Amino acid sequence: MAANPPFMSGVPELLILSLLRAREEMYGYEIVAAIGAVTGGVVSLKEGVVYPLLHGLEADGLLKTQRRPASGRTRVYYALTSKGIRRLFDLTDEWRRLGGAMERALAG
Amino acid sequence: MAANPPFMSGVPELLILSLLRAREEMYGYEIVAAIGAVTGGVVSLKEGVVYPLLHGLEADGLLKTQRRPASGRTRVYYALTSKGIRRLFDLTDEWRRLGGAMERALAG
DNA sequence: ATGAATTACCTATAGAAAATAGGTATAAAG
DNA sequence: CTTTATACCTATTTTCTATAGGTAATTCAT
Repeated sequence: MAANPPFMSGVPELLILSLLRAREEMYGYEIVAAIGAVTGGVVSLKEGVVYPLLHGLEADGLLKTQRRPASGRTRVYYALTSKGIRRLFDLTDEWRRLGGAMERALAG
Repeated sequence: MAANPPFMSGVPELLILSLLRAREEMYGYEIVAAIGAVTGGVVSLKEGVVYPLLHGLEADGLLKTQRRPASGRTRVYYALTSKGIRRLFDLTDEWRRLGGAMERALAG
């Protein structure tokens, strides 16, 4: 199990918001798996990272939830709020700004 | 004073190692200023971040130091060790791997 | 000449976030 | 029927960056 890169701060949040923009609605356990998938295994998060983050994002009004029974158990579905969408755009922007700056720094 | 992006973990270390590969030898105060410069102001670190990091990198054998008097006061010059160079390559690699994975995730 | 700003170093504490290591319960698969 | 997978959760630890100081010498402006 390859460890995550030492550049993880903010990455879980950005990935979650990005996934929810693409997929409209997801539940926590699904998000955990999807993060491994969309990053091609480069990022691998455990439930202990994802669940508290989801709770925090909901508390901040970036995500809204809906508990629905599915195949016997109850799932908690998350979706972006408009505030969450704005946050996604802002974070994406900052990520790219930093990426550009780092690329120039590493090249120079 | 624009705040740093919320994606800073590992970034100060990578920037310091990268600067020292380009410049051969630098002292702490110089590094603080150079980080602002090479990132075009995107990243701005205070001495309180840089100095403890330099001490840690030296303790880990990634940097070697040389105290030399310059214009009256004593400066502490830092340079990469071979271990530091390897670390720089590894971190650069991991940064780009993550960058690529994030770009694909944000696009998909 | 003197006071303020800059250079140059340092550390201790706080704060934020991911990583770890658990725990509960149901459903499916062997 | 026992194990594995699904699906949720939280408390604690670890690892950083961020903040907010402090010391001392030099340079710059008045």
